[in-house]
Amino acid sequence: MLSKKTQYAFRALEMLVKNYEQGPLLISEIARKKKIPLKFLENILLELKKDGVLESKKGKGGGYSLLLKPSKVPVARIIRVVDGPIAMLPCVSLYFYQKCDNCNEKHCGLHDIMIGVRDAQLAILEKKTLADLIV
Amino acid sequence: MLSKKTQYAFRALEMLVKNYEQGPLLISEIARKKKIPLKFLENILLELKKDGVLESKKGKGGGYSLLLKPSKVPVARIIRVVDGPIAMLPCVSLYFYQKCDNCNEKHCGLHDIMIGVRDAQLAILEKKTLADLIV
DNA sequence: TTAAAACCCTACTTCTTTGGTAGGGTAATC
DNA sequence: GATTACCCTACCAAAGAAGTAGGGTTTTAA
Repeated sequence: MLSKKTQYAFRALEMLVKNYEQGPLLISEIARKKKIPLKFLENILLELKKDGVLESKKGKGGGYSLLLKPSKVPVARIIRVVDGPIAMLPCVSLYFYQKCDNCNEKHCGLHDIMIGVRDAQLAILEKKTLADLIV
Repeated sequence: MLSKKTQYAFRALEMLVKNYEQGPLLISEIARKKKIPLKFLENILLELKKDGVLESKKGKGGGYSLLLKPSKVPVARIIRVVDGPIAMLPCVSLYFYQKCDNCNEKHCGLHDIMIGVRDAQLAILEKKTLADLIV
């Protein structure tokens, strides 16, 4: 399951997508409208900024805005930044790979199954973008 | 990510599948061979028994064995019993559904995306069975 | 029939992650 | 130069994951 933090991230991004190229939004405004704890949201937006998805402007008239075109940011990217691995096992993760103990990947049925699941997930999550958050 | 507990479950099931219709296996034997903490494994096998996947025999010569034909038990079932929901959001889970706060499912892009992911996952996890654990 | 084998059950502990709070620091702009 | 608004560090509580302890109960085979 995606963490609550990640769900907050998507809710915030939804607002930012709608406001794309129309100036920055205040953290406080997003927090209020989307009912996200202010300081928690601050932290989330900061992470997304460090990853290059968002940009921010300080001072009066500042705030956060989307740096990239919504249709250029896959949903998978957001999940990886905020939540971490997408795969169901460490040994099949592309970005967070870890060898499993006591499991020879060459002869592990579970491994093979989870590779398939991962690819099926990514087929969607890499294709769908922030633009798809708006219906 | 699947919990360690679930990974233990699959490793144990692997042994039980290989021994299908050849008598019961001791918890202690499985624990030793698969390097799973004994008491922890005990708990896992008990859950699988309560779900009807395994059966057990007490007393001397007893142990655990697979109750159902391996090819009749989808991997998804094991995950749900031991780990819980498969879906990435509570509001798209088939077996553990929960409404999300502040999200109108009719007009939620994320919801739609995650429905797609869930279906893609299940297409595999409901088709693959315990028999596929053996390669 | 009885003792040992082997599962059954409850409770507890420890560690990590998640979700959230507090409070001040720093940069930009009016 | 004061105000606005983001930036950063540290901390805290609750929940879940992982594992431990220890005794209870049923079965079966000698």
